[in-house]
Amino acid sequence: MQCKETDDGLPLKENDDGDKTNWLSSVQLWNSDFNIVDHNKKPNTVSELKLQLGGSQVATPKQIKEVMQVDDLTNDEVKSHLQKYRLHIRKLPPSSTRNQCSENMKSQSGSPQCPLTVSALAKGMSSTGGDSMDGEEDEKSDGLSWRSGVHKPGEIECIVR
DNA sequence: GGTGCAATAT
DNA sequence: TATATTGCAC
Repeated sequence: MQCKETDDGLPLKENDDGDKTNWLSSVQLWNSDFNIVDHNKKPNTVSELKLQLGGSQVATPKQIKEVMQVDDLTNDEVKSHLQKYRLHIRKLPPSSTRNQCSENMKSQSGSPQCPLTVSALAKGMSSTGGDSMDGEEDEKSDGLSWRSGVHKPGEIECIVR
């Protein structure tokens, strides 16, 4: 397993209130989550955040706003951004987004992101070939289970090799 | 009223 | 294209 253990490498962003542009900076960058971890952040503040909200997939705009302690934002705003966030997370599941996929997959076309192939491979591509996206694992991946504390049994993590 | 999705506008 | 805003349905 030369794969990285976790996925997101939250760079930690200081979320200060101000204009939406500011808070957006945190979310827009897909830091994985709103790292509004202020005060003495513990080793797993982000995880807590995720547990707190139950995952971006089930987090409610209002709660997010509350947690973010931003009163400049409205539910609609958070809602919209949350939508975007979900979309991205749903399509490009966080995982071993390591290198290797660049030079390797170069043969195809310009398909970066190997997680896609990986997912399809791992899943065996359902039957109808398509990339119908089962959404099952994807959702679970960053939805309920998430890797907050315990590791999931068998996931499409390091099958990239 | 709140939330999710989709369409639309910038 | 991506992001923001708005509308509509649940």
